[in-house]
Amino acid sequence: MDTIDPQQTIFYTIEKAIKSYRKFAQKQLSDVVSGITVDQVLVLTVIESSPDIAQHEIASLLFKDYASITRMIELLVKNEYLTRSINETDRRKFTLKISAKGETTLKQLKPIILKNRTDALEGISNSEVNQLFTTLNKIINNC
Amino acid sequence: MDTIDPQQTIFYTIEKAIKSYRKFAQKQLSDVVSGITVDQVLVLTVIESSPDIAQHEIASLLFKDYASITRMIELLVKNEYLTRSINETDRRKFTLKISAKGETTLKQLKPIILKNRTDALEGISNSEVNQLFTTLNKIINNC
DNA sequence: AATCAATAGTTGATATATCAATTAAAAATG
DNA sequence: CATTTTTAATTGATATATCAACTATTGATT
Repeated sequence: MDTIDPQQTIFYTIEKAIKSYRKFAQKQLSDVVSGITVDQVLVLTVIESSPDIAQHEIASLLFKDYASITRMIELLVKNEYLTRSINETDRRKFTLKISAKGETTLKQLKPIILKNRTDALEGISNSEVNQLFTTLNKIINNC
Repeated sequence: MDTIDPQQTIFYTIEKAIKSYRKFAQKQLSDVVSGITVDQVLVLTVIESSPDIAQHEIASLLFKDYASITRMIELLVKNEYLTRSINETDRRKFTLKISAKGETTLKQLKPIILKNRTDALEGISNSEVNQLFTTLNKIINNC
């Protein structure tokens, strides 16, 4: 039979790996702060380290659509992790500021995020991780 | 500054790789059949190679939620790629059948899918791919 | 300065993800 | 065999993904 089942392909395993990691990370985050998603935390961390970043830059950094970022920021503002105000030097843009609640939440979650990363890589050597980087980047360039 | 930006982590690169591949694959599929998604094709191929498969088994195979599969199947039926009827031996289940249109579509798309996979892996040796499998499986087991 | 092109972001429509609650049927148990 | 538990799938609510069409503002061109 000429099936083309995905299960044996490397893309299947890549997908499984990232989904496993995301589920694992979400679970750990939810144990500490309820009602926040991995993606929302990612947006917050990006804004924290680049306070003047534009929404479309956040989108590119996180491989997301502009529309998704618009809606995620709306939600973060609604949930009071973030404030948004018009940028007076370029009125097409917005100034995003992490609120006190946002700061507190980030402070709480940072150790969890770092632990998630080390836990997920337990028993994997640095050179193995580097090899992973190399091969994945080849795939990225091919696509 | 103690930022915890994701950009340097391997998880970021894993995510970038699978998203790049998915976008690439979607583009190639859309050139041949408009209005079908990569995920819908994955569901069809799984049903094709295991005609008696239950919806929850499809979900596990594709790392999806039961609810997602329910809705994807609804759509596939609505778009006439699939028919669904009650399984008389176990009335909780459904019998899923790929329609003529579904068969034709699969036949058209198979060569594209296979080409996508080889194109995305161009310049990557078998041993490199095997190493990728090994390392990703370690991550999966850690999570 | 008026026109046109590019940039930043939003909105609508549709697909998928995830969780929790629910229904229906089947299987297990006393 | 009546009751309970498990299994299969659905539904509702909310979050995110993606594409296309759109608005507002800025920048470039003549």
